[in-house]
Amino acid sequence: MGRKPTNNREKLIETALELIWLESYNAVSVDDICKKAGVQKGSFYHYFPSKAHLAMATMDDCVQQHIADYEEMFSTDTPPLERFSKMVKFITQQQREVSTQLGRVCGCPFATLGSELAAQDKDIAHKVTDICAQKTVYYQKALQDLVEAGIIDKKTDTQAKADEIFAFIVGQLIMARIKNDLEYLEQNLEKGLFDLIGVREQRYGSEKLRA
Amino acid sequence: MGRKPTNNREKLIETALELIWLESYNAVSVDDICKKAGVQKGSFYHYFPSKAHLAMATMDDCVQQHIADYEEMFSTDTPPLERFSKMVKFITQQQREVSTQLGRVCGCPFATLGSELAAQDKDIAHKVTDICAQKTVYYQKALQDLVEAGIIDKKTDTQAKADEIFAFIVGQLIMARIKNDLEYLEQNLEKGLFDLIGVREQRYGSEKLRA
DNA sequence: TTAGTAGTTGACTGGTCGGTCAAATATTGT
DNA sequence: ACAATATTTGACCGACCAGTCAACTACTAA
Repeated sequence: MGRKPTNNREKLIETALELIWLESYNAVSVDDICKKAGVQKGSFYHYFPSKAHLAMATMDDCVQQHIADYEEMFSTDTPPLERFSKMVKFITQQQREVSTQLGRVCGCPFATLGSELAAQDKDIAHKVTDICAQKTVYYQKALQDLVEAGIIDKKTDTQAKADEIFAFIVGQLIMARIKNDLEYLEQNLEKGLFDLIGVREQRYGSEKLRA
Repeated sequence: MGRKPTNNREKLIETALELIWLESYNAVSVDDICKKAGVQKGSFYHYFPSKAHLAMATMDDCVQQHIADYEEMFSTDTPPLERFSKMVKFITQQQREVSTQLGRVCGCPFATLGSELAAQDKDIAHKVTDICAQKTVYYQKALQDLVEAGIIDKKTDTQAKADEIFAFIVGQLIMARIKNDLEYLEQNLEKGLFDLIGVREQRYGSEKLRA
């Protein structure tokens, strides 16, 4: 029963991601999204009870795409340090792609949205918090593996360290967005990350990755 | 000549800082600001040609207040490591104050505004970039002093390292804002900062500060 | 065939947005 | 007293906002 299935819901989510990531939540109107997606406003509200719900659905969609990538990058088959190197490559590559596609460096969509709506929409803020926490789990596991491998200090508080790493990445992405500067990321992200982990003196980076 | 001087301009700037820092630029209307400041809309546009100009003036005002603090914290009279400790204390203290005053953790006003308006208003984005660069100068000088004192590696790229430190702090503040969590800051900021500097093994922190 | 349902359409609402304006008012120098 | 200037007032503007709605369309199951 019902009507021929269309992909209007997906088109709205896709368009919302582009527009909101590029500009900001409050700067983009429902009309903007509908117009660019080629969907009527009535259809919008058939699929989403509110603009905020679209934003939530957009985040869900975005997370789902990321999970597979992170599962692979942080697979236990990969040596723990290399996991972080892979992630750095992934992030810079993704930022490069989005930058050419949307015309500017956009940074982390979750942090940007979360920061903007922290006080305005508690549901969204909470969802962003969850998504961030989810990612630190990967870091923490890798850090534990580093401890077990004797590469970093046994006394390392891996939970706190994982939070620090996450905050550092978020900060780099926010600054790259503000400056609209990719080089900034490419120059500082990996180095700072490994300083934070505490393997400053060791060899790391792409040469090692090939081994 | 003219009329009795009032502090309406200052009231508008003060109110704008509060509202925009708490919520966001696009979530706060000129009417909101006028209403809370007790100033008529016509007066608003007597002092500021646009909402964006108010935001710029607000940033200028905020920066001016900070400069004195940073000059003191990063005075060459203070040992370089202690400068960073002082700054950590300053940031957490400031966040605590604003948090009780405005009812939630607000993070860094420049990064929040810059991230939101990066694509929307180039003037504001540029100003934020300048302000950020300004702060890294303090870090860089302190890092150079650390190099000269033999506390950190002579080969340290102090410019890059200063950028990393700044990004880390911004990231911590963004996350504290999103999570609305002060403890997060108090637990991770100092530790991560000194990891980044590369003095993980040394004594630092408040005990040392008293000496 | 028909009843029910999923999806579409686009005009419409009330409220809010950033910004304008002409007139009123208070202050100063002369 | 008076002209010049700085500031205030609040009504007003067209555009846009998120969200609504009743009519319409295309599909399926019975």
